[in-house]
Amino acid sequence: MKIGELAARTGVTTRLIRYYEQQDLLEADRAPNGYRTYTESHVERVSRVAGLVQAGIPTRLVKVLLDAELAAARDEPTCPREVAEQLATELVGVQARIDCLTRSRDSIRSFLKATQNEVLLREAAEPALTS
Amino acid sequence: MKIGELAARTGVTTRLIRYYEQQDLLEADRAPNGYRTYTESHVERVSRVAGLVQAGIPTRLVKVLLDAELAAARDEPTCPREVAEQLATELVGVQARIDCLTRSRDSIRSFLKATQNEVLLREAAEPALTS
DNA sequence: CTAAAGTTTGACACTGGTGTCAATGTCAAG
DNA sequence: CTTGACATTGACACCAGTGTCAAACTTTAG
Repeated sequence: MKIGELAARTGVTTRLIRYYEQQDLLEADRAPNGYRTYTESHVERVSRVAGLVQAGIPTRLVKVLLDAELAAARDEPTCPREVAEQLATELVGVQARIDCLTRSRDSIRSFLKATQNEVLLREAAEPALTS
Repeated sequence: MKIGELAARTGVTTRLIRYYEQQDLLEADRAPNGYRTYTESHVERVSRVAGLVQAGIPTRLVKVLLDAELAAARDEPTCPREVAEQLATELVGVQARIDCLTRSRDSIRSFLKATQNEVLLREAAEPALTS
């Protein structure tokens, strides 16, 4: 698929898709015309990247993070010892963000509940696994 | 306490504390000399603000969010119907961020585990409540 | 009293994430 | 062939969050 379709399916603007590629967060094949071409797997990838960036993770880290993820999936025992430490560090940062957001989420919920606006809570179901 | 101490205790620079105040996220009394003075409760508040901002919530929303929280605490039945909807909307955004971060956190953990770097997981304990 | 440390406001500047526009190229439909 | 939709690259620009520096004042320590 071409960039326009990818954008439509992920809700991420073409501008950002190109930007992410420029930041090395994405790779795209090129058709003979020069057009970028994407596969199904890119849809997931793009959503993921956008989500993380929006959640305050700088692109530089998003890369490290998703790369590690891929490596793990193909269970390469690639553990350059030093990357591991960087990830561990990042882990506590991520956890901090999660905690902070979780508190706020709960606050919002309580508030809505306390003000008889429970109705609005319908649209917010979903996972959010345990620690 | 004065701004310097507050900064030290929260790990947030004085620059940002002033910035947050300017954005109406913080209020500070002034000593006769003009120095800002803070109470214990500000420590919590500042950490909270910084955390949310770092988690990608724009200051404008942080305000709405924390204000609602305060209102709830003093259980004022202030539910301007329209604010409630904004909060509900924001709620799904927050939940999305949480989900995205949670996935990444788990990925990092698995990765570290899969590469014998479990040792580094020590420092990451903590809550993260259920949905 | 003086020097050092902390505070105030205000300005300048940078970075990262995005929007938007321009000029050009490609492709599919009429 | 022409038109219109979509791509490409590159530039300009904006906003939010921060750092940093300057000039002036206050407070604390010696």
